[in-house]
This record gives sequence, structure tokens and C-alpha cells, in this order.
Amino acid sequence: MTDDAQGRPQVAATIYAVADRARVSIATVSRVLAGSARVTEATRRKVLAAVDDLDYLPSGAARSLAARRHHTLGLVLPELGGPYYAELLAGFETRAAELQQGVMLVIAGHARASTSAVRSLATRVDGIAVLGCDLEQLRAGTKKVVLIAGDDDPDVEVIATENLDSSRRLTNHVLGHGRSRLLFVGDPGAAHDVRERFDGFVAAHVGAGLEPAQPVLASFRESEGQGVAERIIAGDLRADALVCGNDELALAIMAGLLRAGVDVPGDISVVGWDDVMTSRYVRPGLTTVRQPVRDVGALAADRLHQLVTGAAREPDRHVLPTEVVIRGSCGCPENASAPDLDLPTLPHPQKVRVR
Amino acid sequence: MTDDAQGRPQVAATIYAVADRARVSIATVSRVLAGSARVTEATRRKVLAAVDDLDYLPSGAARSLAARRHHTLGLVLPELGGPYYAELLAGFETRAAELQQGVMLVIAGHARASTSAVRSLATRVDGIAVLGCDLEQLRAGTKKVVLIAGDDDPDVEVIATENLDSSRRLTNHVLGHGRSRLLFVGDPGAAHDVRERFDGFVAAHVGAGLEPAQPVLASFRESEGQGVAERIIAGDLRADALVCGNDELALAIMAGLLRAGVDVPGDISVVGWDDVMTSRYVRPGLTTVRQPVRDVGALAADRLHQLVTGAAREPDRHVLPTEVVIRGSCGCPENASAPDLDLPTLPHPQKVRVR
DNA sequence: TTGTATGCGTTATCAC
DNA sequence: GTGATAACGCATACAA
Repeated sequence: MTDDAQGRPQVAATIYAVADRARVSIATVSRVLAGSARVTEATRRKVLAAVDDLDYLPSGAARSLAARRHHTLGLVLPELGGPYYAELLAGFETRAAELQQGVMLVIAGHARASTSAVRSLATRVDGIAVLGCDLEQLRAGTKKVVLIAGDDDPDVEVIATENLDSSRRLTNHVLGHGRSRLLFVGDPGAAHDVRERFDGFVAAHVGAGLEPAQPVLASFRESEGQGVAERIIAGDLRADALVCGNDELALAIMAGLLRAGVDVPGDISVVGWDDVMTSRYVRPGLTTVRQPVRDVGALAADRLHQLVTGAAREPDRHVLPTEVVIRGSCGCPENASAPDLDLPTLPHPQKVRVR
Repeated sequence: MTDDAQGRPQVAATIYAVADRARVSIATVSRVLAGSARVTEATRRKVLAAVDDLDYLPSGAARSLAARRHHTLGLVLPELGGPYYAELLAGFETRAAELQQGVMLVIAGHARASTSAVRSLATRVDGIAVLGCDLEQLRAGTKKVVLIAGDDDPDVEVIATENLDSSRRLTNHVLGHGRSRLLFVGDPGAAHDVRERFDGFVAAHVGAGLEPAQPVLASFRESEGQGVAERIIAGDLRADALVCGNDELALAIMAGLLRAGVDVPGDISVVGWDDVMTSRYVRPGLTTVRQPVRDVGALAADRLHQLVTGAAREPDRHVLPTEVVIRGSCGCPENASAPDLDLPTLPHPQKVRVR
């Protein structure tokens, strides 16, 4: 076999090469690599030595084919902007790694291209977790599926966070500040969780005997928030409080209002959803709702794996609790003049090295 | 064949089932699915109909095994906190999808577990892009490798951003504000790019005939920035300007200083690196350096794919330009009283729908 | 244009 | 405890 300039083989060694070198059969090599107990310590060492000598790396494809399992979980996300999806992905990957499962990622940007991307994904994984994308194409398949932040569906596994009640509480809190012309900013039709947040907004109004306004449709982008701010400044939209579908939107709107000289929260309260990093740093701090996003990702991987292995047979529905985080943008007095860094979201203890 | 309650087959159909149903050979089915031109329109339709009837989904494992290609690229990241890695991943995935390649992700948290995770990854992909992790284990393998933000290495592909010169320019800018006691905050030993940023810091001092101070070692976490702020406030560290290794660190330090009543940039200038979202929103706005992170990810996928296909034979080194972004934290007058939202980083045009 | 037959590199079921 | 050997599901060279 010819080697290249770096002295490494140009073609990967197979299980046969290892078996030859260790003078055993491929079955024995396979057993050693699988950690089977039915192998003598002596032969185990022989095999391991051969593996090491040849830099043997098994073929995942051949393994999956023979074992009829990919040991890989798929995750389909609509995008990767903002900390929300990254955090979810981190939780998913971490739990998958603990379960010895690989992770394949698909960002389903355009519906057209993503359809084929998801199909292709399905050929290489044991199960798929989907967030915010249409999964009709997966329904028919034999792959296991977990829906994240999705609709209530009795025959599909769903992992979600609590939205309706926390949105109602958040809205009530804003109403408690004496505000009466509240606007919900976001598109309830865009995603199931946004719909629930709007429903909570409506529920709070109904509970207070008020008439809820129609939602101000906007997608979760800073640029759209800027546009909403302009409409408010122009008098096109009248409100003394804005309940926004997520933080990016709320932050962009708040920044636009502040820049125009509008007093937040004096003239208008602004609250968001997600508790992103920026929300802790801006002045006034953004009142928002924190979700256990990482846990959602981890649970998705966990349940998906259980479905694949058969540990779980029936699809279930999980709703994780959220937490309203009060800062200054709603009208509450600000606790400190700097970001509240002592949050549970900071996972690591402080350890500074200075020389 | 028995179906389950939802009426879908419990076991996946194979190419043989499709061939049987369409009354052709598996070779023809394979050709149709591969989009081969050498097939009659009539048989093509027969096959496609059979595929549709059976909800046939090819086995990725069998395909990879037969074709000797996984059509999948691996990406190894040290973590997923902050927008940097997510953006890189987004660029990588997007380009990979364009190239019809799948993406497998590994977060190499703990060295121990990640070693096996990376080995396992290598069994299922054609090539691996690595960021900030030791790749010694990959050197010996036959898999193609791309190093992101890595050391200069003639026999491995490297994708990096320009650090040294932009750090020198940034440091010179701070010096231009009349500051003379500058501190670099970050750990040059932690990563190659941080080392280069410190080297630029040093180069600027040398160019100005000043003696550069030793770096204040801190990793890129908000909690560590808080600790640095406390040391400054306590008088443990003396400086009139801080050049921080990244924005999270800079923001946490700045917030800590402001909370303690220190005037930024009056008493101390603070600058960072990365231009994260928060840096545009805080007051004063954080002067920083913007990197084409998404492009880095895309280029990594691109080059990795070329290496795999053989389109590129020799490993190359790519250095992408960065851009110093001046805001208020360095001592410059702030342009506006709100975040500069009109950045090129905002990809989508404004389009607000209000009913 | 279509079919036949072989190989891809494992795992797993048998024997021994 | 170990070794043959048959799947596993597909791509593809070669025939027809």
C-alpha cells in the first residue's frame, strides 16, 4: 500500500486488515470493538494493538447498515439567529452525546430546498426533532419524530414551554402598572407558541374586562421592530404598552422609541419574551419571560432516543415551566444600574486568573 | 405486511420492494433516484409511482457504503454560547446544504468525552472542520480536515480572520485617545486568535515606544469579566483603557464598572472583539471588531468539500478581513442615542405588516 | 435502455 | 472463546 508524503495510508484500513494483523477473524475484531465480554484479555490486546497500528477507523455506514441503526438524531431548525436556537441546539447535542448519539442539523430556510434536505436527513438518522417547520412530509415515514414548541397533537411527541398562562401573567403585570392601551406585537399565525402568547394577552384583557386590540403583525427581527417603532412615533399606532412576541423585537422597538425621545417605560411600557443577553444589559432592563430552552433541547433528544430504542412506546406531551423576569421596561423600579449578572443562566462559578 | 394504528408500515421499504412493484430491476430504481438520463420517461414514472406508493426512503447507510461517500461534513465546536459559534455554524450549514452535504455537529466540551465523540464523528463523515480544539487525533486519519481560526500549519487547511493588524489598529485608536495604561484582558494561551490579538496589542505599544503590560488572564465569560471589574474597582488593577479579547468580556467589565460609578469611557476606555448584538444596544456603544463569521463557516464547508471531492488537492490558508467598529466606549463621541441598526449584518429588508 | 452480479465493511447468527 | 458466513440495502461495472 502506498502512503502519502505524511506517511499515512491513502486508503482507510478495514476490519479485515485489522483481523489479518491480529491473526484473528473479523468477528473477533468486531467483538472487541463492541466491548463484548466474551473475549480473552490476550486476544483483546492483540486486536487493540492492530487497531492502533493501522489507525483503524470503522466505517459508520457499514455499521449502521448491519446494525440497522444510525445512532444519530436529526434536528430541524428554521434558522439559527439569536441565542434561542443555539441554546436549544446545545441542549440537544449535549444530551445526544451523553446517549452516544450523533447529531445532524438542518436549517430549513427556504421551504423548497429544505424539503429535500429533510428527506435526505431522514435517510441518515433514527429520529428527527423538528422546531417550527412543517412536518407533513415526515408523518408518513417510519422515522420517529419529536415536535418542539409545536401544536397539541395526540399522536406525535411534543416538547413545549408554558406560554398561555405566563403571557396572561405578564400582561396582567403590565395592566397593573395602570396601562390600558396594550398592543401585542408579533404574528400569532407564524408559530404555535406565538399564538399561545397572544391568547394569554387576550385572556388577561378578558379577565380585566377590557377589549384586546388586534395584534400588530411583525416577524421576530430587529428590522421589523424598528418599523413598528416608527409607526408608533408617527402616531400611526397608539399604545401605552407593548407586549412583544420576543426580545429582539422588543429591544429594537425600545431602542427606536428611546432614540426618538420617547420615554420607556414612562410613556410606553415594553416587554418581551426569551430573556436574551441584551435584555439584561440595556437600560431600562427588558422585562421578559425566561424559558428553559436548553432543557427543551435536552428533553427532545432524550425522548427521541427513547422512542427510537423503544423505551417509550406512546407519544407524550411535555410542557416546561417558564418564569417572568421583571426589570425596568415595564414600569417597575430598576434594581441596579447595571445588568443583573447573578442569574442562574450563568453556569460557571467565577474564577479569574490574574498574573 | 402488518401496519400500525396510523396505517403506516412498521418496517421501511427497500429498493427491492420498489423494484418489484414497478416491475423493474433495482438498478433501474437506483438510476431513477440518482437522476440518470439513461431512463425512459415511462419507466421513470413507473418507478416514481412505486416510490410514492411505498413511501420509500433510501437507506443513507447503504448508500454511503456502496458509494464510499457519506455526503456529510462534520463540524467540531468548543461550545455554543454567544452568537459567534451559532453564526459560524449557520454559515457552515448553509453552504453545506447548497453543496448537498449533510452536517454533523459535535460540541467538544470535556476533552475526555469529546475524544470519543470526534472519533465517532469521523466514522460518519467525509471531512471535519475543527474550531479551537486539539486535532492531534485527526492527524493520523484519512479524513479531510479544515482548521478554523487555527495556527499556521503548512500541511493542513486553515480558515482564519485577520487579527494581528486589526488589533494593532484598534489599540492605536485607543492610544490616540490619550490613554497610556492599557491592559489586555483575555488569555493569549487559550486560542491562536487571542494570541494574535494580544500580539497586535503589543505591536501597537512597541510602535508607540511604550511598554506593553502583561495580559490579564480571563476566559471569555461574563462572570470572569465581572471579576476583572471588581479587581479594577478595588484598585488591584490600574488602567485607563481595557482591550478585551471578546465582547462578552468587555460588556461584563463595562457593566461592572458603570454599576460601581466608574465613568466609561471618561475614566476608562473599554473595547472588545466580535461585535455581538448587545454591543450595539448598550450605552456607551461598545467599540469592537467585526469578523465575517458567517463567511468563515461557509468557506470552511466549501473548502472541506473541495478537499473531499478532490477539487482542491493542496491544503491552503485563508485569512478573511475584519473591520474595526467605532462606537462610544473607546472615548469617541456617540453617533446616536440608540443602537445603530442600519448595519450590514442585518440581512433582511424591513417589511412590517400592520393591520 | 435495462438487467445481472459483485462489492461496499460491518454486525450477528450460527457452528465449533 | 473463536471462526465461517449470511445478511444489511444500495451503487455500479458489465452484459444484454
